[in-house]
Amino acid sequence: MKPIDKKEPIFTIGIVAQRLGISEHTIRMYEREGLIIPFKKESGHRLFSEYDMERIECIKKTIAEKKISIAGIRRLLALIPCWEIKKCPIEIRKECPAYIDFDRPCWLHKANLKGDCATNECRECDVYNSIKSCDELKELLKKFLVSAQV
DNA sequence: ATTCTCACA
DNA sequence: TGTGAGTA
Repeated sequence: MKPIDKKEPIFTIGIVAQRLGISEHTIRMYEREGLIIPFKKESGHRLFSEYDMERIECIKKTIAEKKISIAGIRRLLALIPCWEIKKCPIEIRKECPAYIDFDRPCWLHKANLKGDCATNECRECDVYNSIKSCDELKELLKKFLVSAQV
């Protein structure tokens, strides 16, 4: 009986840093730059799930292999079509900062969003989690390269 | 013992 | 990105 729910935030930043070979400082930076959304206890202490670690590892590898910056990753994440995933009505999306901003993903606009986008926990949202497998980040990278050449 | 935030000879 | 300070 292994109660290992990959979604459960149970790992401390120290554990994650050690197992992924990344400094705690860098992990916090990923958060500051909007790449990840760690679970936070009342105390302010971060906790990470198995999926969180996979995401962080994916980001780390992509930055290293593709030689793009943290801001670059953020722009990739900003390409996630949240309006499609959330079936956002056209009247709403026209006014939505997440639909307009090409630099930052929707969860960094949480304070200015409407409907359930404003109340949902972005950490649990399908938009944020559409990058669970690293392949999907690569797909975004392809789209990014295409749109960047135009 | 660990993590947090903030700052930077 | 690293490292130290001062906490909780």
